[in-house]
Amino acid sequence: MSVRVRFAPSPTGSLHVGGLRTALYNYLFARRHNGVCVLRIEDTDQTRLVENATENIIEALNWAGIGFDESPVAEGPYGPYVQSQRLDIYAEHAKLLLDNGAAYYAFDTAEELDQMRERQKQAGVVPRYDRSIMRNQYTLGEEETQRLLDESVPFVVRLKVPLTGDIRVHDIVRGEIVVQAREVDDQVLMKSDGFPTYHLANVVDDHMMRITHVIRGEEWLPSTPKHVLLYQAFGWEMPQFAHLPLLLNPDRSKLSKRQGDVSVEDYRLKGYMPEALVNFVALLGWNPTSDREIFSMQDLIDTFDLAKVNKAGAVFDVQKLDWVNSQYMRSASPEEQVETLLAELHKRGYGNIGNEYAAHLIELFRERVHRASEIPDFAPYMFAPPEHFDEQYKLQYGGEDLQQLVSGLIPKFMLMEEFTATAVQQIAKEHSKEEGVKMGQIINPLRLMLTGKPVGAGIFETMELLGKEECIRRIQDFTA
RNA sequence: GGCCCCUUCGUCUAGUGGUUAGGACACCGCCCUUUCACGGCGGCAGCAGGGGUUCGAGUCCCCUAGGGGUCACCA
Repeated sequence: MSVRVRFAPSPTGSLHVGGLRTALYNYLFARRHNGVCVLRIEDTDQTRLVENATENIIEALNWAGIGFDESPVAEGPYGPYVQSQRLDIYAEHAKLLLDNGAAYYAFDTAEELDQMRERQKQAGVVPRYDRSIMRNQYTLGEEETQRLLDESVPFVVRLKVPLTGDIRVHDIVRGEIVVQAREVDDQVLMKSDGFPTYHLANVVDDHMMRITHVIRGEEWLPSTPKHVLLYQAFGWEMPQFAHLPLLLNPDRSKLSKRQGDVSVEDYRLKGYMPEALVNFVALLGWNPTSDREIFSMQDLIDTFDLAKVNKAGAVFDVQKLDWVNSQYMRSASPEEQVETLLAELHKRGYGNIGNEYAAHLIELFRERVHRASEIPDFAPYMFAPPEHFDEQYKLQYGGEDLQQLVSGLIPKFMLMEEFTATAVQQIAKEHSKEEGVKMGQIINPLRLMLTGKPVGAGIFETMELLGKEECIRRIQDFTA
């Protein structure tokens, strides 16, 4: 049987980097085994829908280079791929369970459930739906149940979990997991608004969409026994499960907002390259070898192995991400980064920067920054004359010798026709020889006057990019 | 708190009974050098603890500790 996997986000916000990792592993696994990767939108909670969330998630996935064979925007044989469009299917299946005794009607109100839980808490027992005393078809009787249904009294459908026995689940990542049935709650399957809960919809869809491997986050592990029970109640073959370790904050709690950026969109906006984010995130929880850090999507596909996924959570270390991004930045062509730089400049209100100039900037600074978007901070003087001059640097190189240097150099610069890095360097070298001063005594003062900062790219390359007029103007302004 | 999962350098990890416990990021030092970077070389640093099993345990078992997840008509 050919492999079919799915990534099933709910459209409640932007795509989380943890979600990206889950989507990626599904994608890699599918591609590795020449299988099919499905994108399914789980929008069964009408109260949490966020406008455009589905579009944003798909866009983020596209940006990352993760493609789907079947999705809401690429219909396949098992659609629709949006759960809110499959309501009749779930109702039908709930009926099936009701008929074979695996599920039952319950009429309790939210208040009644709260009271039940409160009583259980007081009594020191674990809160769980008590079907022997609450208002459901067992306590009410067939006749009363029918009457309530006829009167359209709101109801839910609950899973009838066995009171005894063990539930076993085999997980590809974790091995055998055993839970006692009495620890499992009578999960609501159909809500009173007629929508299914995740548990029902997920099992029904995975079965109907012929999913062979359920690859999802570890947070789903505790509810997997309910899913197992559902497969059994339907008499369906179970898919294989693989629960992925969580992505963690530096303090090892589940990766969350408030402790940094968590959405793919955040990283895109910060200027990270999609290849770098994917590469970095792929290696959080899985590693093909460990003697290499840089992997293209194809490399990842060729080496991906679910069985080698780690069990423990992985801290999302932004410093490592920065390094990975810097690696990609160096091997990519400057043109690829132009848009990122321009977007950042636009954000800061620097206008009139051309594509060609931007590409040159990237070429000049890419070994000194982690992202193209850092260039404005690293070298603000490339966009406007320096306003601040480093105090220490100024003390060291802005002294008396400077006037003499400038008066000797400026005329030479002015006579230049080709203001290229090599030409400027040539002039500087000649001057160094003639005047008997070290190159450092020329380069550093120039850097001070032109950039105001003691750090930067090669000064001659910087000057070429700045242009002859601008360089002369800055030198004159500084000494004025 | 109940249940479930997890535990190799600060971080990401390699390791599937016999290794001087390897690599990468970060950090530190040296070299290169036109500053800063890049690059090269080197350094710091780890098997949570305790019991077993075994000739031999990072690797297998048990316990403890610690961490995390989850306990909704949310996914």
